[in-house]
Amino acid sequence: MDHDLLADAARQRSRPTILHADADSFFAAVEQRDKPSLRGKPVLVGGTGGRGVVSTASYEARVSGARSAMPMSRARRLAPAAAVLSPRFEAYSAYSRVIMRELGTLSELLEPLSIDEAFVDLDAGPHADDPAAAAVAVRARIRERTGLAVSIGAGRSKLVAKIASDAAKPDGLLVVAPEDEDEFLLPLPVRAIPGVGPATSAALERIDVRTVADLRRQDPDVLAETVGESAGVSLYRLSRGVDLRPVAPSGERKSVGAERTFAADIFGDATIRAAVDTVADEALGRLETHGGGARTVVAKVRFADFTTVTRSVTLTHPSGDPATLREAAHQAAHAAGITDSVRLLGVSFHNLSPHAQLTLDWDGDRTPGAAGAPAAATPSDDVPRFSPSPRAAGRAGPRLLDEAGSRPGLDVEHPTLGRGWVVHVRGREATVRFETVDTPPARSRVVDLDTDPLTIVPPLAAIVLEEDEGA
DNA sequence: TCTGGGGTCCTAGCCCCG
DNA sequence: TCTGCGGGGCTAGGACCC
Repeated sequence: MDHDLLADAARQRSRPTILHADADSFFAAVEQRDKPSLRGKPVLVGGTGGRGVVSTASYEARVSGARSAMPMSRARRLAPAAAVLSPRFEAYSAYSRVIMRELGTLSELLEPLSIDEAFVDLDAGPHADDPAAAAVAVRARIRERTGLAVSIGAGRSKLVAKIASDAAKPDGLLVVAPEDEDEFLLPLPVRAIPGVGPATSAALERIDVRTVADLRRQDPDVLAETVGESAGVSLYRLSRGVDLRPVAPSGERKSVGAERTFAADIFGDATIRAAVDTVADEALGRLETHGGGARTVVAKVRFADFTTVTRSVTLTHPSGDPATLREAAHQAAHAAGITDSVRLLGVSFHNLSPHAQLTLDWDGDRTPGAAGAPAAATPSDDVPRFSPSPRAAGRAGPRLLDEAGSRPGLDVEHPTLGRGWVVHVRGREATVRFETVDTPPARSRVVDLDTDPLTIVPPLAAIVLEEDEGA
């Protein structure tokens, strides 16, 4: 291993030409951008039901101790003044596309990691001589086009670039030169290494490893014993800054699925069967968007005591037939042996295949532009190029706001008051702020839905940003 | 204080096959 | 025919990420 390590260390690049770009508190920042009255205010984005958790807290909310992955109920107590919003993925996707496109101008080697972060390999573009200048310029362009802050880290490896972008937050840039790597890495807690989570850091703590410097002093065999062969080898190398992982455009998706945590635990055969159908249909919708079939169907069941069981069914050949896959989901759920109250049900499809035995035949509710989509009633250039959730859009024309269909933060439109967003709906009374990205902050206003119906509309960003793109 | 939802990757056990 | 062994597929669970 030492030989390989030395050989690989010698092959490391000599300049910090890998960038890692990461938007700062992305979901919350988009909400503050699109909703002027929330700028400078604490914002929590996430599940707004009783069992929701925080996806993103704005920096103003973090001051109170609110954090990602925290139960929303707790975050609300910590930050009682915070605006609590449901995620608007269509808007985030639109912003994300602009960010990715700007990053893509630096180099053709772009590897998106998630909706708001990506690696860029400057060695494959014209900016390898001056990574800092390229990063400064692209941050400015993204800020100009989206109003969002993107922090960037640069290093000669993915490891260093990623950790540097964390260190650069908020709204910063940090370039770590190869000769400064040890000084940068060694004092960090092991938890700073991507892939080291609570379980791994607890295991390392048991052998007195707390920092990257501690890690570097460890024997590789001891590391492998402690955290497993693969992670051990990886940590041994990363602690020395040896990381040759290339920046590579992401490959094919390996699984798709859906899961739902119920507001109250459910029980009883009929109720659970119906719930499996609902979740399976959601997952089937995503599989259809992905375009293809699957051979393995996994059911996931979380019981009231939070224990989780998964069971799978593997078909003899991949199938795209909804009835077959739904039936397999029922078999898998049955195999999980449900005798108790159920908190969560999930259905996911694995061993995906683009060549499903049967093609799906849906009723026109497709992503615009999908191959084989039937001719739409609307001219295609009227269709905004965001991805609607399978059942949310298109089916019956404009949808009117009502209490059941409302979520805090939802975009709505009134014939004379214009565009706004829902604060909340009680019965037939909606509280709305009529403001958009380029209006002044608006006071909230109560609207009687019986006399003044409101239409649910796609996020403005999903339309405006796409037009800017020349799409 | 009571724990989401979308994923990826790794490991370990079991079984089958050559 | 029995035994050992390694590889590969399958399955379940766990850790991790945003």
